[in-house]
Amino acid sequence: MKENISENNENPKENSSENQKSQMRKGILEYCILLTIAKEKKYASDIIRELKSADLIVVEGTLYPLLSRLRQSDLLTHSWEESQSGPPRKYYELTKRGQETLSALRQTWSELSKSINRLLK
Amino acid sequence: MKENISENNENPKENSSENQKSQMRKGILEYCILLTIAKEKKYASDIIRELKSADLIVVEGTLYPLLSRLRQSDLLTHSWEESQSGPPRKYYELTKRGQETLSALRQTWSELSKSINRLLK
DNA sequence: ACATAGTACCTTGCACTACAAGGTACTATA
DNA sequence: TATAGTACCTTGTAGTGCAAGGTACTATGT
Repeated sequence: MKENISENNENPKENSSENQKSQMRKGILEYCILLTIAKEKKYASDIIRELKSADLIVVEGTLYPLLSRLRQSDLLTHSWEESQSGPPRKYYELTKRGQETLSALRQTWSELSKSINRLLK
Repeated sequence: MKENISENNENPKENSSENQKSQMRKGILEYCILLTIAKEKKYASDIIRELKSADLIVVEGTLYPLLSRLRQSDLLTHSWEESQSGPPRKYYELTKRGQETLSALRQTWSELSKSINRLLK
């Protein structure tokens, strides 16, 4: 099952193309994840699927620590639910504070876009 | 002259509002800096001024290491020029590779914006 | 001539983040 | 019983932004 050879990154300095994409996503993932959960409560695989369908790649090793951080910051709550096919799932929902934070992030994103557009002229 | 008391960040965990803005800027700064230099050659204070006028705050401690990284990655070259009022200035210009990278970053930013818009629906 | 303020350069150490690469536990199917 | 699939989580590393320092030069005022 685990057949990822992963022979790339011969030279850590030279992965500029992929690295830049990764760096640009930094800090925006939190916004994206809150966006997806805001629509309806979701568990980890839901989130990964939705982000992937929007061409945003996220892996488990990134998502789980991030969800934990958001929960510790009181932006999310979770509840266990049984699954009909597999182990139980941890569904996340936004708290009041999470909704407020999401509003702030919307504005931050909007301002950031404006700044970039200003620089493009 | 140095009178910044800076008594904030009582609790490192609680600076969420400012921290999120900072995190969102991560990885985008490189794009912004290349954008400003692409117009015409600039030295550090020029860059800070232009970004500030676009509502993007950058400080020296961030900029200088970043410029060094870009130079080591062969995206920038620099040349010294005398100033009529003060010490000499280090002017940066894009290399061929820097222009190519900037094109790639334009596209990355465009894709990222599209992804966010897809999530907003 | 000397001190002060301003400008420009740079470095160090810390906090935070994304990711790769692991691991555990449960369920369904052959 | 074994295998594959799903879901959860942790650890270690590389990269980044920033605060807080420092050095060197120039202009200005006394």
